[in-house]
Amino acid sequence: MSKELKFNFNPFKEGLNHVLGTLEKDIMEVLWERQESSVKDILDAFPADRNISYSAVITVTNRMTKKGLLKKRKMGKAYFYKPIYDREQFFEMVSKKVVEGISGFSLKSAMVHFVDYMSQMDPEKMEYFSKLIESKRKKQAIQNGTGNMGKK
Amino acid sequence: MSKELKFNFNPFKEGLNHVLGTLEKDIMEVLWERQESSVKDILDAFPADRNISYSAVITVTNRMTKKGLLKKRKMGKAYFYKPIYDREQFFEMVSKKVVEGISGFSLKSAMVHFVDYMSQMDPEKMEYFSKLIESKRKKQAIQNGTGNMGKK
DNA sequence: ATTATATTCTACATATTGTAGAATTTGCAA
DNA sequence: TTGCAAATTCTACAATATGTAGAATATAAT
Repeated sequence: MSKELKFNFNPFKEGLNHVLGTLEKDIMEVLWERQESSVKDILDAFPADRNISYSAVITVTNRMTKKGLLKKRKMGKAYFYKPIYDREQFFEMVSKKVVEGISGFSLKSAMVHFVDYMSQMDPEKMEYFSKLIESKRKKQAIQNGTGNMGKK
Repeated sequence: MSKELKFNFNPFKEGLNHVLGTLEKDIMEVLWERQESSVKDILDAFPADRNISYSAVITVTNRMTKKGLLKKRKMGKAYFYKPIYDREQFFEMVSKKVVEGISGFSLKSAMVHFVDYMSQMDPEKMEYFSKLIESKRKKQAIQNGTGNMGKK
């Protein structure tokens, strides 16, 4: 099967729904919470009023496995699913892919809108951002200065 | 109908295909090139070997209109379609939405990966970016300093 | 009014996501 | 070893997105 990482980013949704469907998200949340779980575990973790069939969950976990979001492993009679990325890593990974994508799409616009966004939503964060850039530039300066011999 | 702006961003595609399907993209390119065009115009603009029906084009232009990407207007016997965003504006708009989306998703990761991307792909661009941030910070300082009296 | 041409309607194909019933497989207990 | 509960697989339908097109209908211009 695929195993290829695959997802879309919907700018008009919120939180994890930028990337995951409703059921996908619910399943992911359970797996992050309880670690490696069977379909039964997942179902048990859902609120009582969440009416969803065993088959529905299994179908979606398998699809998520194909999309490179989960891995599965047989233990005893059932398969146990586990996220390939923990919660932190998942946000990291999505950010990385989307940022790379949008930067390749139009770097300059991305820069402008990043700065705009921060200045409007989180003016203090610009401090952090500046530092991030300065330290990165410093690193590059050093790399150029010492010549980085041996590599290449 | 809708008119609501709507699109997904696929990080694993390239260029306009991050956002548009193949036919959507081809149509968009024609419309940016030739301005307001009828379906016939669009068909004529396609390369001779591009075998596509009148209906196929009309269906897609209408769908794009519903998605808030085109507007249409009747002139004489036919409808003429026109992009709501010209090429520049389109890249701007997509960047804005995606940057806002990914920033809301995880600002810190977005910043880190953005800086990473720039330093790896386009080290000189960091210069420009630094300046962008500095000028924005200056603006904010002024706004805070002068107090911006009069507005709320 | 006729007719060329444009639109609308409908529909099928593939892909994604939500959902679930039926059939089949299988692990483990007795 | 067999039998059953439990899990999986298979299949399928719904909705949405995108590519594609035929048939029926509408309409502008002469």
